[in-house]
Amino acid sequence: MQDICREAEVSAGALYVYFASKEDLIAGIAERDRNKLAGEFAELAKSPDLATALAKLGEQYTVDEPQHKRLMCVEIGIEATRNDAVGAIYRSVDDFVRQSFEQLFERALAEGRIKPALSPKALAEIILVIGDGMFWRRAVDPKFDPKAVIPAITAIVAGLLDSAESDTCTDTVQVLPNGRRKGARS
Amino acid sequence: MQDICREAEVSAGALYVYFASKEDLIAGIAERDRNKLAGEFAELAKSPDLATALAKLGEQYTVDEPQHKRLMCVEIGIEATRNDAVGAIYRSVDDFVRQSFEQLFERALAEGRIKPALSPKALAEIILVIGDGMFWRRAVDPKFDPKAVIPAITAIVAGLLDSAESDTCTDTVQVLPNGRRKGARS
DNA sequence: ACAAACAAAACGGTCATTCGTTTTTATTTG
DNA sequence: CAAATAAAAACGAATGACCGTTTTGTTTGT
Repeated sequence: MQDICREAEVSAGALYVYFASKEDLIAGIAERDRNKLAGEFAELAKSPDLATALAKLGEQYTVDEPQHKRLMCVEIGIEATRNDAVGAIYRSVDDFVRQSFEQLFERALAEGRIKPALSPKALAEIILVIGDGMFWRRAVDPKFDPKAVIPAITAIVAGLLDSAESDTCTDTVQVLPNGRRKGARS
Repeated sequence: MQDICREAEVSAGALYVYFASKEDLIAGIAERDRNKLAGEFAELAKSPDLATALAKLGEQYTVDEPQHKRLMCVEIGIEATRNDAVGAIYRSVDDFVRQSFEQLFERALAEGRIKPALSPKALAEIILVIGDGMFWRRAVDPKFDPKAVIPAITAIVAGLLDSAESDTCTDTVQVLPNGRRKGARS
């Protein structure tokens, strides 16, 4: 809160004119971020090459975004494990992102723009894992160089979205909507 | 510290007989974990199928490990961004894991047990990203089901280690030791 | 009886929050 | 148009809770 007061150039008392509590302020941040994300997902849906657009968005969050924003996200994530009010807020943003990814992949699949081996739901979950992994490492490891791994990550994601595999390379696992596993290493 | 005192069934004063400070206690935890990890990497080096062994280890940390250990790891990671002493400890474990992965992949490559498209260094970095991503989501999202994504993650990692690609599927990026990017989408 | 181990209260610091006061802004009145 | 009033915004010291740590006094094993 002190940092925020300093950054906003207001006193502690003035801050509480606009936000009833820390949780309320976090809720405000979450709402702002949700709106920003909604716009970004809308852009993503319109982009011709989904894999490339995803890569660009990933780069934006791991390279361009200032470090203090990343740290705050991670910090709120931790607070979410202790404070139920923050937990509800954090999960609402998380669910929003998950759903947005899922819908994005569902539509892309319906339009034949991607040929994934996984279901949209599973795809979204994997993207969240990889995205959060990049986010966490970037936040915590000062030596981490996102640009060095982004090409490889991009290739992985592109592979997930477009699994045009020949019969020499069928080492793939398909996760069906029911969560079961289908086939591996032929 | 209170939680640790309660768990260890000692008073605050008694704890400080054995550890000079919180940082010293964290250093102790780090040392214990480093030793455990060293043993696990030794096992990994001996295992016949590296990809499967990696998957098993990943499952161990995301499924079997109790939640409070995961939360403590993440919490220490955050503390590392504020407290320089904790930062040094955290980074020492991090570097140890990175180096261990790198050496593991270097040897496996030399022995012809893996055919990766990436350098051992890049491979290690990617594994860290994915591993931390799984770790973070598991720690923070109570609805996260690691077993649902492990098959897909395993397939990705297996693909990274053994990139037996035909010429119909060369959408791969090779990250060379100098960090530059070589080739994409032929 | 002596040293190590321990418990429990107390200390200093930080954090989110509150509260009495002052300053700024807007509206009304003479 | 200026003075008076009302309302909102802002300040900053005070508050209580919490956390890591220290201190003080007691127990325990040798």
